[in-house]
Amino acid sequence: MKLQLDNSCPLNLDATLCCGQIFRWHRQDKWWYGIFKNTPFKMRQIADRVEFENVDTSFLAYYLGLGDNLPKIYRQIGKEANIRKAIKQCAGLRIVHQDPWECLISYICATYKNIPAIERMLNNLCKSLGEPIPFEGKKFYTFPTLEALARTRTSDLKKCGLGYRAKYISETAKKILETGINFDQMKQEDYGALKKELLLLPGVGPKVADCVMLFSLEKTEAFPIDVWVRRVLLKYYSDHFPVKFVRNIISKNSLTTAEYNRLNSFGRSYFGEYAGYAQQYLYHYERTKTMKNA
DNA sequence: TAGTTGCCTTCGAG
DNA sequence: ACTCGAAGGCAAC
Repeated sequence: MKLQLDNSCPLNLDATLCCGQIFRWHRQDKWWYGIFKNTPFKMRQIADRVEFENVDTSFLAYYLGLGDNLPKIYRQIGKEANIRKAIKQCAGLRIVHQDPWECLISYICATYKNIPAIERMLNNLCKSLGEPIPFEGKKFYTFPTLEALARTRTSDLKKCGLGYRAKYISETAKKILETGINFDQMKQEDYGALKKELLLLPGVGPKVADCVMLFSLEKTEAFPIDVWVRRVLLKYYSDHFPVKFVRNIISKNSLTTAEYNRLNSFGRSYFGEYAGYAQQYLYHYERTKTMKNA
């Protein structure tokens, strides 16, 4: 099937799937292969056209976030030269609508790891506890269910290379099984209430909560502060903070909750309701500038 | 060569 | 409220 794009709806599929927001897509013979819940599918972009198989058009448009009006978002977040440069460099980068359960567990795993390591962990997890589903002669693995992760022993989770994260995964799964969190309902809640709720889960701090909200619960104003975004903010936006504050957090390698919240509040108020897009563009921009793999 | 640093942080003790 | 250290393991330097 095909989907035609135009100037009012730009897309850069490669940047979208490579930028580190989502971990289980891989490219083969110019196609991207991945899975959403129980449905494996593939897609590729040729100029202004997206070709895809095994899902329908409305799902694909939703999944890729094509409903977000990028030209309008660029006008809103393009407040100064640095962010405009970032936008120019990876124009068409979209924020994907991930499956919330997979996204939550993925970002609990992502703490204190680099992207290749995160991908390794998640693939191990899916291979040992997910369900194989054939597609084009290859096996695709579903993400392990809530029940599967809740009943698996921590020691077995550790075999997937999760390290200390294994305990958080198993406790979070058990907690959700008991309390019955409903992700669709969560999408209706406002940013503050939702964040508070997510922070109750083991292994979920402010950064993980912001990622889950941005990448799977449709909170475009969420503004996750990781090491790269912290660097960007101190580099290009230090004028917006007291000198003492900047000097203090430059000299150390972790943030207190108060410091996190300060950077986070700045991002949200400065960039507005689509601050999450600004975050993703700045993140990608800064990473690709200093690294060769991306 | 072997050691160090860094990685999309969180948690708990003091 | 803040500081500090621990918690896999791997790859880059």
